[in-house]
Amino acid sequence: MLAAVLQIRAGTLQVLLWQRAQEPDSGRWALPGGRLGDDEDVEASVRRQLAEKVDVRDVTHVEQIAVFSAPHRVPDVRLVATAFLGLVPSDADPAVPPDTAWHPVARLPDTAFDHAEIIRDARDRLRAKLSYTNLGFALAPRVFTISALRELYVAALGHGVSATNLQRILTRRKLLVPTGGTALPGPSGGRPAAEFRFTDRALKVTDAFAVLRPPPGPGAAGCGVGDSPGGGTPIPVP
Amino acid sequence: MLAAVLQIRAGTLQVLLWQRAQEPDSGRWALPGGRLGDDEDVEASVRRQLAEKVDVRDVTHVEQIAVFSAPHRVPDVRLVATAFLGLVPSDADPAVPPDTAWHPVARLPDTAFDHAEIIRDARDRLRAKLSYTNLGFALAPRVFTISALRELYVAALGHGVSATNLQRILTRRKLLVPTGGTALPGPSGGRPAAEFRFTDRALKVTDAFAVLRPPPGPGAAGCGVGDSPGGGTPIPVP
DNA sequence: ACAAAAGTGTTATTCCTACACCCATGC
DNA sequence: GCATGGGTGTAGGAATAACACTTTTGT
Repeated sequence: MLAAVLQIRAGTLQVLLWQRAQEPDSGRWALPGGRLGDDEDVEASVRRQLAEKVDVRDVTHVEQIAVFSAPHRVPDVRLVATAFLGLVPSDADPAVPPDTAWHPVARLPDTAFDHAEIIRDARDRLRAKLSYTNLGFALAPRVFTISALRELYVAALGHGVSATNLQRILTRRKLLVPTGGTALPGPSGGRPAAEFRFTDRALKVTDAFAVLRPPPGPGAAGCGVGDSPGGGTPIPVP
Repeated sequence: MLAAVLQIRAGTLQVLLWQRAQEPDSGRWALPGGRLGDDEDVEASVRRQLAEKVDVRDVTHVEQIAVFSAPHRVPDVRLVATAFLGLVPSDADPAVPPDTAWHPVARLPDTAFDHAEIIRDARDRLRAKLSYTNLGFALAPRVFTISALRELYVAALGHGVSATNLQRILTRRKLLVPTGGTALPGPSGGRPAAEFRFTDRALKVTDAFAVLRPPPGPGAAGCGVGDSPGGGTPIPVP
């Protein structure tokens, strides 16, 4: 069980790594992880391990990436790892043990085993979900300005984002609400920015399938669990 | 390791299940599966197990769904399962062992353990990926007509799909090419349908992030591996 | 000729990006 | 007043759903 904990620090997407002191791959940087306990599922286990070993309690989101199982991904022993993506809001600065440190995802140090691949997959998952879910809540502080949020998106996505359109998209989807407060302007002046927060702080898919979408039912458009067992008329007008 | 093998049979999305003969959950229907071997990764293992136990060799696509790890998901023993989605084209009719059978996903029999949840997750994954990838290739025969393909999409998605627009979307994305041949008309006449095939038979994402897309670079628009380490100018114009 | 099935053309809508224009504050 | 950063309004474009219409076959 391995966790790629990502956070935007100093405008850069970084990952928490741990420097191995023993062979194999001594000296290289590895993802934190541990073994599954008897009375927990894998998600709970990851959260527990992060809280215990790394003192990261403000993990706002945890999700499975994939199982990594190449036969010799770790020398000598057979180890199958379930990899996770964990996110920490940008205003948290958790105390980490002395042998751990944050590293920019774009400029990884020498990493152990297949951990670089895991980190890339975690980053890609984050980038994809920023686009069609409200996952931004997991990167941002509880309260923030649009330009601060824009910087987080830029750092996570690796490309420019327009503050104008970011606000409109998130507002249209009702993910963002103004708190009413405003932030103080910088030393060089400028209009004070309005403060916002995310309406939810749990993952919500906002933009499922952009294409081949179901025809708009008159009332509800939900995709229930069991539907359309009949094979005759394919159109599911209720 | 469990595999939810899905196929469109008789215009309905069905899953291959195996009736348990022993406790626990004797008599209930379960997903086929097995243990990971020493010299294979999990994907290879699933393909091997399907080929060995169930004689399903024409599995056109295999992908991880998730790890299911609730502590008591299987009574008495601690079992962590990595669940997979497998797809079989609609024209295949593999010989399956006597204690296995296909069941409609929308009308499952009594299922063992948490397998119903796994099947739902697999179905949802299929539905999502039909929308933004070329995954249709895994459900369809090598050569098919648009209306046949439409029926597959309708069965998999559970809602009506317009043959007109389906063809246009897949053609615009260059996923579909005409073979030049035509199918024979039905007994009641009608214009003979042109035959098509998918250009690729490997998964390809065609419609990544519909929103917050990167600005159109002049030449290449690819998202490389490492990029934009600098924090100053966020826009990645090379 | 007529019905049935397949395929094409066209329109309307929706959603996003880009750009220009107003607002509020510090110096 | 002017520079600086924040926010709104509006126009343009891309992609898709919906629908009307033409084409090709069998009876």
